[in-house]
Parts: sequence; structure tokens; C-alpha cells
Amino acid sequence: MGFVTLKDVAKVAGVSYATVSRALSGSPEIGESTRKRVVRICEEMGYTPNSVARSMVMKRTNIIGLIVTSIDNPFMSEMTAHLEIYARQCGYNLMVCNSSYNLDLEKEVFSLLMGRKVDGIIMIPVGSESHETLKTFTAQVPTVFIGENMIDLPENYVSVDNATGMQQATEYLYSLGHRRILYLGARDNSMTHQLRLDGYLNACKKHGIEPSIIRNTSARSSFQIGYALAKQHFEQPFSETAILCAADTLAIGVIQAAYEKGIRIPDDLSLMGFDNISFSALPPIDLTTVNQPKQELAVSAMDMLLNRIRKPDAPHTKTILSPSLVIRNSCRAIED
Amino acid sequence: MGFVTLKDVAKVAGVSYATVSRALSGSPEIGESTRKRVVRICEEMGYTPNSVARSMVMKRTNIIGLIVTSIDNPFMSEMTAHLEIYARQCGYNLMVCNSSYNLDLEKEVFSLLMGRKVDGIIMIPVGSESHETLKTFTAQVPTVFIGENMIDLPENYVSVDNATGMQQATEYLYSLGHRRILYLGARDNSMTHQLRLDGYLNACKKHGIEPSIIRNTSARSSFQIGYALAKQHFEQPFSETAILCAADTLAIGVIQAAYEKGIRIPDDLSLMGFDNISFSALPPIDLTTVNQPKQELAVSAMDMLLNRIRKPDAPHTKTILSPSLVIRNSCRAIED
DNA sequence: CTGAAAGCGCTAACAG
DNA sequence: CTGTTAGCGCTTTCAG
Repeated sequence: MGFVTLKDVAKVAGVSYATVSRALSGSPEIGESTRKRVVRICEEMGYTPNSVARSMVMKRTNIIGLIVTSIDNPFMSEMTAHLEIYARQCGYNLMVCNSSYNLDLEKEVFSLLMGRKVDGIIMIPVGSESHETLKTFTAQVPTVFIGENMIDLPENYVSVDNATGMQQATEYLYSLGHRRILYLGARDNSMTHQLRLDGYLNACKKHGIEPSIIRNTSARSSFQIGYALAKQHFEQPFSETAILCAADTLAIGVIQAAYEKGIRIPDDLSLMGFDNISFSALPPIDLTTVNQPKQELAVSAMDMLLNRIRKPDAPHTKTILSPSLVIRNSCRAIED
Repeated sequence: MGFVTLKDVAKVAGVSYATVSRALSGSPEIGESTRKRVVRICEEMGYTPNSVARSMVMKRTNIIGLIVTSIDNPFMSEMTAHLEIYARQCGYNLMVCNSSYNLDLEKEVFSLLMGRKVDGIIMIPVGSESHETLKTFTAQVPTVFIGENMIDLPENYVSVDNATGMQQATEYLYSLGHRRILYLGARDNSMTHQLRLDGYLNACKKHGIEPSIIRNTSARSSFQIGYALAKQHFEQPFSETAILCAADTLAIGVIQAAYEKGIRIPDDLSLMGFDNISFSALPPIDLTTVNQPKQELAVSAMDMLLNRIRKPDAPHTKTILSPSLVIRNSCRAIED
């Protein structure tokens, strides 16, 4: 690493290296003429400040740790894109880690990021147990959870109103005439999933329809899981006219299973998802779903984190954004 | 930041802080009994080594910068997932930046990462001009390009054999009886795209068929671009029996345009892509394509980078992996 | 306005 | 085997 340092510049400019530092940091206590000269010499010599050394003395790195369960999940990669761009605008870089849906790994990378002295952490947690396994950590470094509700927990989070979103989804199907709606993919290890299920159950109760649920006992919502659950369901005759999925990824798996069985969507079966990942908009998929405003989530989370970095002892905060129905062509009206 | 430092531990343990450092670094020159005692005290006090301070003296950060054009592109997010997991196994963390298909931004984030003293950089460049705009930088920090061919350029890269891959794709269509094959999405700003086009042209020449090309004058290959190009093409009568796309994302856009026009795939038109992104496997898409071995690309790139970090002055290297045909159901055999 | 010097937390000689 | 010490490159008092 033979790079140019402040000292080198100082030597050439014939000033002390404190002066060079001041010239670059835009300090007011320096003569305009020296500043200009020093800045020019810095450029000529190709000097770039060493962020590591700066972090050392400033006691902040301007790095945000981002922990996601899996970066190649479309919802998360979209969130990451928004986060990275906004974070950079705010003067921060992102250090990204996959927890791979594993609580131990999640803890490990969290601790790793702490050792790297990131100024804060934004994370999509593995599930509701994450709070428990991470609480000694989240008490030590500003942390914001994103996309996941941490209700009644001493954590900061930004998410959508999942219950209301799923209730609206259910009622949309109801309004189309559906009375037998299967809810597919409820996961036990996630408060968010619990809330979505609640939304569905509320709507059922309100309209006097019988709930019917297929649970997802795995820790993740993937195409494969959606496919497997639907495939099993389709093996026996079923009476539901619509399937409401806990996530778009699951719904896309359902499409696959339906396709193999010759079940046409929406002709034979209506289908809805949740999240509105970009692929759901593609015509061969064309999935009616509930949108999570990803950019707003990202911006809110970053702003919230910045606030906490400034005031680490402020009380915990949450931001709940509104989801919205996105009507495409995977549902049809039916007559009784 | 009131965290525990080596000094604090040393004080409690009643030893010098060099001893603590040695106990933790697994140095052989330390008594087993002191080591155990010190390690225990570290744990009790919740001590975590400060990577920033360590980087300062070690002159390496164990951070790899990853620059991609857009992390929410499925090909790139899959690559990123593999890279992050493997890098972590090698003791590195990833700092991820989007260049947003912009040469200036690409340069900016590259320089930013250099200021952060990353040990190396892996990047999917904006295009073939990237070498020119970045060459003063890539000379200063170990850099490996991934997915993009930098032929005859003094750079390190790992990619697939794009020409052969596309030639095989073309010949596959030929073997199905296609003689009028449209190549859609050739991009001028990318060597990789140039090679893919070459592969197509070679096959055409070899089999005496007339090439027909729709260029993509934008800087990226997205659903939207594929859709727009195909839509325009479909507006007039056309004679091609197959479309070969420069990327899967383009092909998915073509599916959309075809769908809107009532053109059935593969009944009315055969379609192929390149990359084999995960979505191409979904039955509603079910795209025949050419696979890029993403995990192998990621691992090779990381290994290559590690080598360069060790021997920065070694001659530039390249690794070319083999693409492979993935036959699904978007192409059909036709009779003359 | 500018220089000198301390120190961020750690590693790595160098002594003992 | 263990302690002492000198930096890594930078910011920031504190003097001048």
C-alpha cells in the first residue's frame, strides 16, 4: 500500500500536516491562500484521505451494516438497492451480509459487524426469535429492523401494516364473490406472518367465512416452498376458489404447481400474493398482490437509523407504512 | 461508543495489553495458563477486537468492495449472494455499491472504496468503456472484473465463453429447423455483448443463414428494454420463426410484448435467452437459455482476487468458464 | 492563522 | 514467556 498520506502532502507543501487536514476538512481557521495551495497540491499528488485512520479518531466509520436473510430474494435485493443508494447520499456505505435464514449465522454476522464498528445496523431478521438472540447486541449498536414487525419489543422498526394489508386482500377476494379462500404459507417464526394471518382471520370473521390454512413449517418463503405446499394440496380434490399467499414468492411457486396440474389461473382458481416484487408484474405471472412501498421503507429505515445514531438513548420508535392493493389478472369474479 | 478495549482487559487481568493481544491472536509465545485466564476475562468483559484499529496497523481491512450496476438485477443479486458467502468463508466482508449503469458514478464509488482501503475490488462494469475510465484506479488496487470480458486489456477477469455460448444457442435453434432467427438486444458498449453477437454471427455464417439483428442502444438489458424492442418489432409483419435474446431479462420482456400481441411462445415463435437467471426456470416463463455458472464465477473471481492481493504485481489473469445450454419449453421444432 | 503533540486501539518488533 | 514502546494516518486541542 504505497499511497500518499497527509504527511507527504505536508512535506511538499511546506506546512505541517495539521494544516493539510484543516485545508481539506473545510475548517474556517485557515488562510484562503494556503488552503487553495494545499488543495491543489493534494490533487496533484493524487491524495485520498484514509477513511480507516479517520474512523479511528472520529470514532465513527460511516458504514452501515445490512443483514438480510438472502440477498438474492427479489424483495430483499430491491430493498438493498434502495438502501444503498440512499445511504450513499447520506454519506454512508453499506456492508452487506446474508444470514441465510439461520439464527446462529445472524448472530455471528451481527457480531462481526459490531467488531467492524459500523455506525448502525439495518436488518431483515430471520424471524421473531431474532430479537431474543440479538438483544444484547442491539442494545449496544443502533439497529433498525425493516419489513418485520417487532411489536411490543424494545426495538426500532419500520414495516407496513401487514394485518390491514392482508385483510384488504381477503376482502378483495370476498368482493369478487369468493367464499372459500385458502390461506397458504403462514409461518410461525415471524410476527409479520402472524399479523398477515390475523388480517386474513379478521376478514373471515367479519364476513362469516370459514378460514382454511396451510402452514409453512420451514423458516423461509421461497418459490420451492410455495410449489411444494401447493403441489401437496392439489393432490386431493379441494373446494377453495381462491388461494391467498403470505408472500409473492410463494404465489409464484403455486403458479408452477397449478400449471403442472392443469389448473388455470385465474379461470379455475384465483391467486393473490403479498409484497409486490417486481416479477409479479410480468405478464406471464401478472399477480394480484399487496404492495410494500420498498423505497419508502428503505428511506424511513435509514432516516430512523440516522436519528438513533445521533441520539442513541432516545426511546425506541416504529414507523408503519400503508400497504396498497395492486390489482392485476390472477383473480376473477365468480358467481355463487 | 463506550466499548471494552484491550487496555481494559489488560488492567483487569493484571497483564500488559500486548499479552492480551497475543492471547487472542493465538500467538505461540505465551503460556497456556495465562492465555486461558485472559481469554476467559475477555469473554466475561464482552471484549470484541476493534477491526478498525487492527486494519490501521495491519494495513489491510479484510474488506472487498463489490461494484455492480444494479443489485436488484437478478443475475447480479445471485452473484452477490454467492460472493458474500464465499468471501465471508475466506475472512472477508463485502462493501456493496451500485454504479447504476453510470460511468461517472462507477468511478466515484470506486474511488470511495479505495479511500476506505478495501483490500480488493470485484466488479461488474458498466461496459467496455469502464476500463478506460478506471485504469488509473485498477492499477492501484487489486481488481477483478466478473461476467464481463476484458479481452486484450490489462485487467483481471472471469467470465464465461460468451461467443461459444451464443453460437451453441444459435445452433440449437438451427437444429430445431429455424432458419430465420432474430438476434435481439445487441449492445455496443459491452465486449461481452459483442462476443455474444459474434457467436450468433459465426453460427449464421457456418450454416448459411441470413443474420437479422435488433440493437439495444441503451446501456442496460432490462425487462423494459426487451419489451420495448419486441413491441416495436411486432408492430409490423415479421418472418422470423425464433428470437434469440442477448440476455434473459430481455427475453422476459419479449414474452410480455408477445403476450400482448397474442403471439404464443413457443407455438408461434421460439424464444431463447442467455444467463439463466432463476426466474427463467419458472413454468410461466420456462425459458430455454444458456447458463452462466454463477457460483463458480463468484468463487473463481474471489480466488483470483485473493491471489492478486497476495501478489499484486503478478501478470494479469483471466478465467473463462464454460456456459451450457439449458433446454426448457420456449422453443419448438419447426418443419420447413 | 499555523505548528506541535497527544491519542484513537491495536500489532509487532525489541528487550528483559 | 511477558512487558515496553513505537508507530499506522488522521483529527483536535493547545500553544504560539
